[in-house]
Amino acid sequence: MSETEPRADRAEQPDRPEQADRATEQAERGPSTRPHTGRRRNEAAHRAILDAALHLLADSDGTPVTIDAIARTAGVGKQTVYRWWPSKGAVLLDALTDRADQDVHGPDTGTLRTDLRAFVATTFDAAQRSTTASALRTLAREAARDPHLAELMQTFTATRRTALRELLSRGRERGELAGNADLELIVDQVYGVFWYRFLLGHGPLDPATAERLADSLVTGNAGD
Amino acid sequence: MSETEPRADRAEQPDRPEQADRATEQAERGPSTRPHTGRRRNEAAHRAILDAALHLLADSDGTPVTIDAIARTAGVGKQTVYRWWPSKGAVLLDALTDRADQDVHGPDTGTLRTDLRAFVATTFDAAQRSTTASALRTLAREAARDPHLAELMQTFTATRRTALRELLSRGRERGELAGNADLELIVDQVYGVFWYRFLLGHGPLDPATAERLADSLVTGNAGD
DNA sequence: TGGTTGTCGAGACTGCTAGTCTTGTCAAGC
DNA sequence: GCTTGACAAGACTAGCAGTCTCGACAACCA
Repeated sequence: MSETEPRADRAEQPDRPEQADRATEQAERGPSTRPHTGRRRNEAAHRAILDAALHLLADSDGTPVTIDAIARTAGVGKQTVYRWWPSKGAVLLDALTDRADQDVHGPDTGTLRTDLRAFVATTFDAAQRSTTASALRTLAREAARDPHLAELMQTFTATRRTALRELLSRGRERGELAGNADLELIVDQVYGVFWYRFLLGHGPLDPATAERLADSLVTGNAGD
Repeated sequence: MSETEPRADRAEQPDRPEQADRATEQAERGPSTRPHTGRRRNEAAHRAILDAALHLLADSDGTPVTIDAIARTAGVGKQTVYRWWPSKGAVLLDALTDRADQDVHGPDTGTLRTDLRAFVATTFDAAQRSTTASALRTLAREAARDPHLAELMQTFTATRRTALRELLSRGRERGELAGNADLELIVDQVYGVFWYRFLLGHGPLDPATAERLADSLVTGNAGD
């Protein structure tokens, strides 16, 4: 965002309420609320905040991202940030989900082993794309201190966990998993390894690892 | 620690350098250093700090423990804390390791499956003892922000990882694991699931889970 | 046109915390 | 008695989240 050019207010654009529902709920007390008066919300500022947050998340190498930095980078007052998001964590998560395609659907090749291999490999790969990785790491660190953000992140990851659980469930129905297999535990083995290695960085999260993990979950590691 | 009774200095006790090596290294420049003069270190204050830290860690329900609180609880000046430990994280970790018996040796029953079951069950159980659990959780949260503490924790957990790896290695030598089994990945599945569930608390870490996890690592989850 | 409402950028302000620095005290040894 | 270094107390700095205030200004209404 340039500092020489004054901010272009695009109030003539139609409102895009999908981003504002959390913040404007106190303004929507009932259906008989009087129509909006006053200056319209500046969509450009809104985008600039999300962009700045994502940019800083991606750049910061683990160092926490401050609200001051976001506001300054976006060329925006801090109050404008807090008008639309309840906390720093909410801004960060919104910035990240804004980028991520939220509709996760597991692959369905007809075989559990290949489905699982693909799912795990995709998960590992998506998280490590350079734009995302640093952002996700910073977000996880922030979530450790901010219970509100932790809760938001759990609903965010729940989508992916569900997709994996359904993939496993299909396999179990086909008899590829034991009838009493603990699907929740398998899900946690995948995401446990993922987060553990992702945050500590002591082991690889490459396609070969994904394949070994998927195979081990199905057939184990026993010798002949 | 009572505030009516003046602190009992026990300077006549021999120094116990195992706790002080980090802080006094600058005083041990060479073998020809002149002998110690000045007031002796107060061992009672040292213990009081560790006890206060452990007490606060155990009590705090996720809320961060402050240095001020530790010093006040111990009846000690903040500077006394920083004289002996380089950072807050170091105090917290020291307080926890002081309690934990560091010599971890995996069981050796002669069978991988039973060894692994026992190791996992013990790990789950030890971490969830009420005194330890809250402390460990708080410590992990602090480590998310404090790289120095994160490093200390990694060396702390390395002992346990090694014990598990050796347990697996013995099993592999007996042919109970495939010759090409990725031991490091198995270790990470155990500790990944552990930390994931321990920190998020969305699933159980009970003996039944330990048994299922251990079995799944050996023989997998495939149906008949 | 002028009044009301609500957003805007800017930045001062509060409250909290980690870590440093200062001060006056006191014990150990020379 | 002098030096050295630990001690408790607490002032102080710096960084950050979140709140509050201000003057400007845009949208809508009468």
